[in-house]
Amino acid sequence: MSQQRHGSTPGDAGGVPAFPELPEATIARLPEYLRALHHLAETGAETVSSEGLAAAAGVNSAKLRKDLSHLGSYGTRGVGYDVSLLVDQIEYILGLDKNRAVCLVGVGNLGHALAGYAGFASRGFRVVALFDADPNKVGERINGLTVQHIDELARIAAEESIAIGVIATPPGTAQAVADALVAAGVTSILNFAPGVLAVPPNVDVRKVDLAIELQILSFHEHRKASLTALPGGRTAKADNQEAVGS
Amino acid sequence: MSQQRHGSTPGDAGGVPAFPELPEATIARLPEYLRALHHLAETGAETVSSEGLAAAAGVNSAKLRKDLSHLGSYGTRGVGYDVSLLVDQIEYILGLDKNRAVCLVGVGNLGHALAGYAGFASRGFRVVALFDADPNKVGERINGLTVQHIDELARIAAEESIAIGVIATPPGTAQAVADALVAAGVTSILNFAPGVLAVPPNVDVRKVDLAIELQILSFHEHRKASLTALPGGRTAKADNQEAVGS
DNA sequence: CGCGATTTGTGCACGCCTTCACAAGCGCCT
DNA sequence: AGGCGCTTGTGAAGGCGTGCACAAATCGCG
Repeated sequence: MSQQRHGSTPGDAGGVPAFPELPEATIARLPEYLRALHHLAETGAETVSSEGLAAAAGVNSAKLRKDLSHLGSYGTRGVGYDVSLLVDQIEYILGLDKNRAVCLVGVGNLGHALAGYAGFASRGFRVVALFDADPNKVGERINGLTVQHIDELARIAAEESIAIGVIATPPGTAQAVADALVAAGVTSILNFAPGVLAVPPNVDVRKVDLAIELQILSFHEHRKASLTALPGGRTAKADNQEAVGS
Repeated sequence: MSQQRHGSTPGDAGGVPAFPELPEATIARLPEYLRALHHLAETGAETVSSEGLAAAAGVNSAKLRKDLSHLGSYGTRGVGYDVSLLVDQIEYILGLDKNRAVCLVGVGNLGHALAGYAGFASRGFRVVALFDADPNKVGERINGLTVQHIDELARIAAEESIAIGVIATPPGTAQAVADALVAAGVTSILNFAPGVLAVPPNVDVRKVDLAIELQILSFHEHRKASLTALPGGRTAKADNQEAVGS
């Protein structure tokens, strides 16, 4: 297989035409592995075993090995994985070596926080533009950026080559914003507004609904409560415990 | 997703079907159905077909029917589902009829936004306490609540019967906060801090990592870019659904 | 009252993902 | 050099979830 050298030149289409076909479940875990690897690198570790990395990422070691095997053979039997090499590989696969430009639409309560979220910049994303439809908010400066009117979206998205958009508006306007983003050439959308977005098939959408997460937890609370209320109900103390050390 | 596992096959041979055993995938979709149902109820619909509700929730109709069948038979053949009855059923299953108390730890950039997020209150959750370790933040009023010091957590959690905690602190302190929440009797945690939390097996954890979502989108951008650079590009599986026409 | 139109509930097959278990490969020590 | 212990990479099995296709059930209408 062809592998990429790490270094200043990111692997652009020069030598790697084939894109590995990764299972969706694997892709969703790669960022977690990457975070764990960065943490390991900071502690000075040069290599890590699948067992160690799996514990740091909170997954099964067999799963981790299978995930990584899809990227190619980057480990050494009897030794483990080279931390910095693996970091470069995963970052290349995820396309994080491009320092991608992101725009954010909706500078309300949540959008304000997202605009200043340090976790984005520290992981390869630059928020380059903020938009809102409210004239009272246009002109406001947040974290070094000036809020612009949504009508400017198409022009600025083209200028800055923005491919990823974040929607943090009220649910009623989310679909209209999505349409505008698509029209402006955005091909990936992260949506924080409740509801289903209709987009062309070439556009990827990921949804984060904060209330849904709480509702799922609420279900488990309900379930746990009904278990302890059972007649002769044991409090399920016989479960095996495996807590990862940190 | 989450690092929690749930009952494989509990041997409660007593046959008390007080609580149906739902597949995890179904549980994750129930909140979406609920939101769609509320929307339908507002428009005055009394019944809805599986096809209609599935479209509004962005899923396959067969999947929706199978999901709902796990709750019991609440539809009428030839007619559809009674909207308000189904709302009540799902809210009961999710435990949303309890108006659950939630506390939030970490009133930084993100925590600030979460404390004022209207989507929580409108869906059955009351944020009843805010905590932070920074003395400069203690005493600040946000959305009618006063930020309290984290040392007060155990006392207040007991007073208010808080079972759900939200962590919005920097990653370095997340584990310590989780430990404190568990010690205070919290049994469900929604974690916005990157990293893996170690908790006892009876505590449920769900993680939301905003940067991970962007990284997954970044991967798809990378994939799409490498496909268009190739002849005969195949459109890989893209999950898009037509939404409700309104 | 009976029939057809409509829609639910579900058996079944298929595919994806997870997990186990182990052979193959690598380094180190003697 | 040779053996030994450790770790990766992977074949195989099992479980879970999805989607199809259809029988069963209900309503409306003639």
